[in-house]
Amino acid sequence: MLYNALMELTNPLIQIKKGALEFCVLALIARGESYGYEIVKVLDEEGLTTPEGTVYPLLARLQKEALVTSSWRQMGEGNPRKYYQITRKGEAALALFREHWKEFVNTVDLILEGGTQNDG
Amino acid sequence: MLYNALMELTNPLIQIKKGALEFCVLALIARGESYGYEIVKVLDEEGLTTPEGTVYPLLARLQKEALVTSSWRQMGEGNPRKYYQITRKGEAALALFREHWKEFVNTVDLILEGGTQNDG
DNA sequence: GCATAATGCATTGCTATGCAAGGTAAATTT
DNA sequence: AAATTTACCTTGCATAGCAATGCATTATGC
Repeated sequence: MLYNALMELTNPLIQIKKGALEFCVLALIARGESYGYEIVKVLDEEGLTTPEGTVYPLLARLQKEALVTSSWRQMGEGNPRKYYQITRKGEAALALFREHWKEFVNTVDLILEGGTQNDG
Repeated sequence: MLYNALMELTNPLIQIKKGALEFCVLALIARGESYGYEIVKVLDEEGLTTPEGTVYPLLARLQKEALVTSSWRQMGEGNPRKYYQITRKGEAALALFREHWKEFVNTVDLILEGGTQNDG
């Protein structure tokens, strides 16, 4: 059997448990195209401090999964930047994640609270 | 420097990103002592399906970190069970996590919503 | 009586993630 | 000229999740 690859697509919880950060970055790109160095800073401002050594490989992964595209661009005089744009597939994946995220938070909340009489 | 060990204690976000499940299991034990096989089932019922191959090593980790203690016990005629009890340290860690969890969910929610006009 | 499932524990080996550390190059500041 | 900032990236390590597998005991089914 081909667990690894299939499970990734089948069980959203695996994605959630592993890749909350992945979709946070995707969500940032969804706001409008952005580049690695900026994303690192915005994540920090938003309270989700993450080093470059995590973000850059993550961006490469997103692109490999075709959730984003990228294009080098030279803005003014600074260093060239690799801008990332979200794709249709990326938007779909993000939308799906938002739903799974809500469910996941709900589930964890219930477990954390003790869930004695808490229903629905 | 001793990054690994220290960072684990210093930066709660690392724990959260990696170990949401860890604290879910701890929370289940906090409800009342439990054992691996039961925890696997309860996690499934609660919507957080997780295989034994994940749970048993996790329990060993919790004990190694002194967040739980364990004691073998024979209930009736069945197989002996390794019951886990939460410790003071475990309760403290759980309480801390509950706070970090709220913050984390808040942060992720803001990033996911895009912060355009949606204010909770 | 014998096979299958369920209960209950655990480990091995693989894949992937997070990340500190380090490296490159250009522009800006001091 | 040196240091900082902007901007990219890779290497190597520790660890998490988990399928697969194994062991032992107790039902359940035939």
